[in-house]
Amino acid sequence: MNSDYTDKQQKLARYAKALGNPTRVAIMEFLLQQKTCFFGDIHEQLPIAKATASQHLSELKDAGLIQGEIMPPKVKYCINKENWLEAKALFGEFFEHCVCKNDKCCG
Amino acid sequence: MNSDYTDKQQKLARYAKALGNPTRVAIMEFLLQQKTCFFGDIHEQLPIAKATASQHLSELKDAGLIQGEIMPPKVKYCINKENWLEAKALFGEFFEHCVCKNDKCCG
DNA sequence: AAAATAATTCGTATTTTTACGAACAAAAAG
DNA sequence: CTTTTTGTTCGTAAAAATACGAATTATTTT
Repeated sequence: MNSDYTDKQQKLARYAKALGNPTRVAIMEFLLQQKTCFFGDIHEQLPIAKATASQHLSELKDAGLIQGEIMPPKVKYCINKENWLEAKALFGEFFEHCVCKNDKCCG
Repeated sequence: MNSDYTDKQQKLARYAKALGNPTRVAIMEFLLQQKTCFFGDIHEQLPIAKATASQHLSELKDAGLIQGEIMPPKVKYCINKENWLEAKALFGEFFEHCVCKNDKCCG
């Protein structure tokens, strides 16, 4: 009963949705640069409240792009390597689709 | 007064948001395969009402990923090549970020 | 002129997202 | 044991996304 869409389409959309917000893009880029992984350092970079930052981190985590590790009283976040590579592959495939066919279209 | 985020971060997020829905991913893939460009043919592929399909197409158009050409009484849609290539480049850059630094993080 | 075709827009309802401050939890430090 | 530090969760509000059927627009066909 689940899908009118392929698994790949759904996964791609899921990752895209997670990246569909500039704050979350900024978080990902910060984590990828790897200056550090602690929540506080991430929050420091962002022009938003702590609660909001935490929410965005949750969404990235739910989407599978990052993971968190509790190191009391701090929380260390980082990229989820496996899923990051899956996302990279999915977007790679997606953007490899040829657009040349379109030369005849719309102009 | 606009941005706490870079132009690239905002553009990437904008494109990602447009792709953050399986219906819209399916539309893009259909247009990229280029079987045809007419609204009716696109709608035919989708398990949703005409009005909803039209809405999704509008969002893809607003995000710049596609464009429409009126050919009464039909409308021909296609990929917006320029922006598609921009999106491809932005995602390409984004996913090139190294993840190896993370070996020390989270395990 | 009337009817048919193709797609958008309108009105509306439901759900989800985004954001914040305040309350809370859990461990460390005093 | 109390306080401080660090993040999450709660309650809530406002905005945006998703979806539909009905009404509308614009052209073509009859």
